[in-house]
Amino acid sequence: MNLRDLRYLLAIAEHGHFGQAAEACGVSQPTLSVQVRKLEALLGVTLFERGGRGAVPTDACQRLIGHVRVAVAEADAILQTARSLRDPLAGRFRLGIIPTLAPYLLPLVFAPLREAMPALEIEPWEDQTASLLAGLREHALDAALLATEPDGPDLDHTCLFDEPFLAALPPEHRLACRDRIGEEDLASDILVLADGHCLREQALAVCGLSTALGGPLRASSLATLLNMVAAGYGTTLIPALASGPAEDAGIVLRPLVREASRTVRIVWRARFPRREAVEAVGRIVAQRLRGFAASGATGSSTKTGSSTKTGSSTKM
Amino acid sequence: MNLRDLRYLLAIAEHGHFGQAAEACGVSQPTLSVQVRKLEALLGVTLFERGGRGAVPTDACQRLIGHVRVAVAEADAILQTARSLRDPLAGRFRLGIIPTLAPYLLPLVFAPLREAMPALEIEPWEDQTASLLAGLREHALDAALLATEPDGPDLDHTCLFDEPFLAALPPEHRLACRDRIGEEDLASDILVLADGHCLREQALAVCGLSTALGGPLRASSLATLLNMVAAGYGTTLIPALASGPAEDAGIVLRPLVREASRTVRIVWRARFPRREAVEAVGRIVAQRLRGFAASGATGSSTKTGSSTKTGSSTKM
DNA sequence: TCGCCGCGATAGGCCCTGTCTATGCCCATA
DNA sequence: TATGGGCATAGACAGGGCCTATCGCGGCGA
Repeated sequence: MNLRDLRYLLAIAEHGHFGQAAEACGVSQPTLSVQVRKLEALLGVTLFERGGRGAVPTDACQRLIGHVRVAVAEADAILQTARSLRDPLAGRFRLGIIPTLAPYLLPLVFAPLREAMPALEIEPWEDQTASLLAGLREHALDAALLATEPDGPDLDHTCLFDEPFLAALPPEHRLACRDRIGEEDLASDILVLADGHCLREQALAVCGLSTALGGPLRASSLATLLNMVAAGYGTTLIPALASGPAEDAGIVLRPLVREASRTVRIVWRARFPRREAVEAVGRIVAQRLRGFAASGATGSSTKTGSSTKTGSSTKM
Repeated sequence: MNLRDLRYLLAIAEHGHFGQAAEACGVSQPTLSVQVRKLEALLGVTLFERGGRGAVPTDACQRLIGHVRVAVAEADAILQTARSLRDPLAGRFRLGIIPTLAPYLLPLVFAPLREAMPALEIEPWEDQTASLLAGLREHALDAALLATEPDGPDLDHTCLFDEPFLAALPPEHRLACRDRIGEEDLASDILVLADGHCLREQALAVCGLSTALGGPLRASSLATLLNMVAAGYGTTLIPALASGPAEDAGIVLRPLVREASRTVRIVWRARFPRREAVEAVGRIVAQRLRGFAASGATGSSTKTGSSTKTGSSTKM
């Protein structure tokens, strides 16, 4: 059975006339005769009573025609819906973001994204790197903003911008008087995040500490960490986008001597079909952050720049 | 767009695997690859993200698949419904019957019809000959039981049985003492039905009277006519099937000298597709009435016997 | 690290079938 | 009886669906 034949059926039922229905369908009259006859043979039911004055639907046809109408209408709905789905910069876009980035980046880029792509419904999803990668691989996410280079050939990525690390000190800290802080000087009393946060590993590495170390504190969020520093429990490294809230908390921020940084990337499945959406999101984020970091953001060098000059893009 | 392609789409979405879906659909895997690709081109939307471990429906596919399911389900419903409509001895059967026949014939044949064809939903419709013929021609009726021969080549008919006329007399009538009544003897005080009833013309013709005559009374129903006769207002001719109610009303019934009768036929549109249903209904009615009339019923002589030996089948 | 395996895509050929034009048949009408 | 409208039929052609065979690619185990 064919949708085309069902459309023929509807046209004939509507016009009560093979010839007029054929014209309405844009085919010749014999075409309708043949096709309807085949449909009747398939169904085992006579659909029209042909007479001298056109064709009249039979009782059986009347009973079937409701289903026919619905089937054809749904087929049209498929075409219609597909048309609206055709724009890759429209529809749902599930974007994963790591917790040390989301609260500080999202307020900066959400409005520009909305303005540039009003039809793209971005659904942010905040979780740690490993969960986001798993979410990508099981199609729960369309893309993710990470600060590490993803593994495996099934994922592609583009570097968006470099985000410098800053030393975060209590105002009364002995290092607070310096203009720049040496990375190793923080090692003695550094506080870090809980396992799973990429920032934990990166901060420790920058200070030359082993991953296993880092003191007894395992802060579950950057906000907690900042509050601990503000309360004088120690120092930490924060990504530059978090500097606003840090200063609000009364923390002293200082640039690092070797200007360590992390590279923020957008990551997606290599086979994800809406590549345009990914690239547009990445482009707009990079644009908004351009000039933010000293090293600047490149923004569109897919599969390049796996390690920047600062070497902070440690794999997790 | 093709229903087959939509079934392919559903199979792939269900199995998450082109090969398994192909097997389920009974086609080869390349067939699905090609057809889905064409469907994607038609819709302008990527439906599946092909990966190393099968195929995953895209977001767009998820949005479309509801419509696809409905369309395919409706197509199946068409096939399913058609299967149940395939039996010509099932479904609605609108049967017109003239008023001088319906009240007396229906009680006799309804049970046998039901027993023989339990799936045939016979909807009786009582009206005068002209209305029934019009109803047939505008497809409001499927068949009709008439006592006249229909005109025009668009209608076919079969003679079912001959129904003798009987003289109906008040008990105190001067002719009541005779065993048989001469048709012309009724002419003096005969009462007849209103215009439009074929029995009116037939009764007048049998008595040798012009159609224009027949006295001032125009009874609107045979029951009224019988009550008028019973009350002594005159005589009339009744069809034999009405003899029971007539006798119940205290009327004297007598056979006619020339055994005038009318022929009951089943009439249908020559192009009506459910010929079997018509023939079965006619056969069962004839069977039930077999031996009822002295002359007997033939029951299946289509387009023959347009005039019986009694010559009572006057055209209207 | 190499080769195998699973999965989807591609190529080429066959056959079905949908469509056309031309024509026939039937019926209604003038 | 002739004519015209309406659907069915016939024959031919083209497009498309399906097949088998093969390729390309990525994953995985030896």
